[in-house]
Amino acid sequence: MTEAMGVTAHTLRYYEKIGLLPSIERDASGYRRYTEEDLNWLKFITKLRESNMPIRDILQYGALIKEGNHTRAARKELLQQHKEYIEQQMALLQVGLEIVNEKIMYYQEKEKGDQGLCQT
Amino acid sequence: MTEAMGVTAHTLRYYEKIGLLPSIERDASGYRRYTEEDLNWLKFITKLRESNMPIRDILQYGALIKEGNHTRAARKELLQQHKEYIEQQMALLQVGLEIVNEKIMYYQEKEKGDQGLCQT
DNA sequence: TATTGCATTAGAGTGCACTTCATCGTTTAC
DNA sequence: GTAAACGATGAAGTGCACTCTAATGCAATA
Repeated sequence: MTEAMGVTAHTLRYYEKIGLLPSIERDASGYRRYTEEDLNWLKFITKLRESNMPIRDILQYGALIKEGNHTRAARKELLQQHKEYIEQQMALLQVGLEIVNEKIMYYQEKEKGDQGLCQT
Repeated sequence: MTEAMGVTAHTLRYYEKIGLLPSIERDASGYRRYTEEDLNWLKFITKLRESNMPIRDILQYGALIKEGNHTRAARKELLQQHKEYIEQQMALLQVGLEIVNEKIMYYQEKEKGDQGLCQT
């Protein structure tokens, strides 16, 4: 039930413990009740994590938000750095993709060659 | 001198130890002498690593090569799986990039707003 | 009522890919 | 000749992000 967001219950508790999520409200029997706001924040940080933003950076981003509006420039800076990181990653992946594609094509050629021999 | 390939000397020794590189020839005083072939393989696996192919998969790929031509289909399969992985990663990064861009634009709007107020 | 199954906790463990340490030998520049 | 700079070694350490364990509690179903 808890882990419908693409993260396990364990991970949710871990995030809460390290402060990536705020202290989540509990119901009468001590179970966590995530508010809409919690879920939105979770969704957001999940996307950041999926793009490999380190937890410590997300923590810092959250801390800046808590500090108030005068930290907006710093927040923007943080995101801009992550943007650059993403772009670099994509470039590296692109190179990898090209190399892998080349090799796959090479093996495909070989297959064709083999078949040619068999048919002769 | 050794680490002109974008990896440290330490990493080279580590790769050799775990079998990602073959046993490298030594000169008279025990220093490693990398052949052209070694360097080509290193270049290749570096690109695979930069696209986040796990070391264990690269090890397996190398093992398949050693086994001979009858493993070509398996090698192709391995690369195809990695290709899919890369494509998924790129998609996730793309989503992250869009979200980060949105936020950056939001902060940029805020800045403009602030400036507007100051000038009034 | 008994069982099944999800919830809770603190803390330890995992897996990956290096990275550093301590100690030693070799080469090179002055 | 000597010191800096690089190369060697095995073993231990690091950092990240979970992930699992063990023990226990609550809730819904047969």
